[in-house]
Amino acid sequence: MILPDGGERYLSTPLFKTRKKSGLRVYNTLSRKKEEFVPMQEDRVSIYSCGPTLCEVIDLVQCRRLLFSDLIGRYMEFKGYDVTHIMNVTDLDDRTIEGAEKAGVSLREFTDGFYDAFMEDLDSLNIVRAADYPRPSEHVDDMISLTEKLLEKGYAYEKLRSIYFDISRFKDYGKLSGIDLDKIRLGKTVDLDQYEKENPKDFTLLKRSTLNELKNGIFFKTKWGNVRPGWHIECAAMAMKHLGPTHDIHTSGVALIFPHHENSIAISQAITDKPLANYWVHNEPVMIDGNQPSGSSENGQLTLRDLLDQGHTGREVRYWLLSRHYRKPIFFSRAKLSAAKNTISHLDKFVQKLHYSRPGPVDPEMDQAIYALRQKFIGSMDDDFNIAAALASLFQFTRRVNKKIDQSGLSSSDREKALAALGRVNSVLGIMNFEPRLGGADEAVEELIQMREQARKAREWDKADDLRQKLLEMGIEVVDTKEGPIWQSVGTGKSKMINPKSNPALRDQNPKS
RNA sequence: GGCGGCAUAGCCAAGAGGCUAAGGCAGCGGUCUGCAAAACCGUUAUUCAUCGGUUCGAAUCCGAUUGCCGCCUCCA
Repeated sequence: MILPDGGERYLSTPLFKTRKKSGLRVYNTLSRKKEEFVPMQEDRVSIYSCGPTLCEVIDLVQCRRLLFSDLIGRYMEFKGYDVTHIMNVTDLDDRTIEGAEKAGVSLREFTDGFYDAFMEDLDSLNIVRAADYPRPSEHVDDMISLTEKLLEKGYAYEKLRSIYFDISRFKDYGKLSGIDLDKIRLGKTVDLDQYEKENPKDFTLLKRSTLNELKNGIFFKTKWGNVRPGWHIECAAMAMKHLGPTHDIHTSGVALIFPHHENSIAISQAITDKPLANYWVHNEPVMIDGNQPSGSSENGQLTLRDLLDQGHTGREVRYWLLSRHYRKPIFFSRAKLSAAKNTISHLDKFVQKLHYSRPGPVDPEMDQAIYALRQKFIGSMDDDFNIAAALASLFQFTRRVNKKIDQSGLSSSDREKALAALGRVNSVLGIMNFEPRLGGADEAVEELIQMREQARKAREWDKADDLRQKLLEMGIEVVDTKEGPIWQSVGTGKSKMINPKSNPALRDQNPKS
């Protein structure tokens, strides 16, 4: 379909609101194939993703998972869906209980601290907030009533005051992971002595509280005794509570396919007879090679905060983790983060150039360039979130527009169009910075830049270079352009054009467009 | 032992039977610049781990080989 106006009118109207067919194809772990994405409701999408356990700050593996679910949510919004994204945060399991005990604080106090840290980390990564971050500790009643239903239906049994799920009763068990129950290695990674199941392959729904847990008030009174829930029923209960018996997309890392998602499916489907989710989407992890220095988390994982402490920005981490297709593993290296930094810096400079380029004639090819960007971006993302190809469309666009700016400047209408198009793309990517300037807090910087300009005019090159170096030490990189110097804060990517010649107020004098 | 994945330029990474093998980073030559940087122009894979096979045609399909990696029960 070729639009006579190059697609321009779509920029000012709600872009995809009227589109019924999603056009999106998603790789479903359940079928091991790419499937046409069709949500249950025409214009709504429900997403459930597994969040972190509130016992440590997030590491890179979790970052990638979080960024991927963010990408899905953002792209669904971009396509005009009303998105409900629910992400659980685990605050009631072995690790949080143990952590709280070690720290000598209540479970709630302990997990609250990590919850706040998690929210900060989400902001660092520019992740759009989910609709809700439910906690298992606030859904125990739901878990207990689910367990009752499972017992009634014969899917669960009690043994020594713990309740287990009997997987032999659930015929679809193993469908998601493709696992052959007869061939798994029992006892390899689980201490069988700790449980008294009828079949070691069964999993725990409600677990008899230990003495320590009883002492710390971590137990829930039931007719079977004092218990606390197991991990699998937590997710199943919260997903059903917040999104109903079935939601559209369930996403997390591949490591959770078995047994966690398999068990969540077993629980919910045994009760409702309906699939827990229609699309199961799993991303590959981040690999950290053993030679790399280990991170600060308890198990030596590299955390987001480690990287921030080392001077990397959340944007760099975001771009890096997003830039590879989600179904392929990413290998960590510092070199990749600095490559990401350079790429982002180029994008920032391009945006500033767009803001402050000299006036020029209307570019007859701008509409075409925007149309190409849009088509290729959407086409790529629709193909199972092929983000590398989608990014290529962005870079092709920047090159095209850059060239034009250098050749003949930019008309104000073209500038607005280009910024709007980039804004649309960035609503999905979340990696660009559009701020045309900083607030007044940086007068010192401005003064130094002006001093340098005066030195340059006076041909005092040594002085000018000293000032440039001084600014760089302050984290300010000065870039001279035909339109005057712009500067960029190296750390934050914020930037501003100084030269009055290209003051935005003068833009209106651009040729008629 | 079982199941699954991956191998494309100096590095990263798309492409999944047929338009000159996207794009990013780094490099090199040129334009611009007081010098830089950025930007722009040009350039960097006759070839996609290896060996066979199917086909008019293969990086893409099949088989074998090599090398990496993930999962296989309460750790997210």
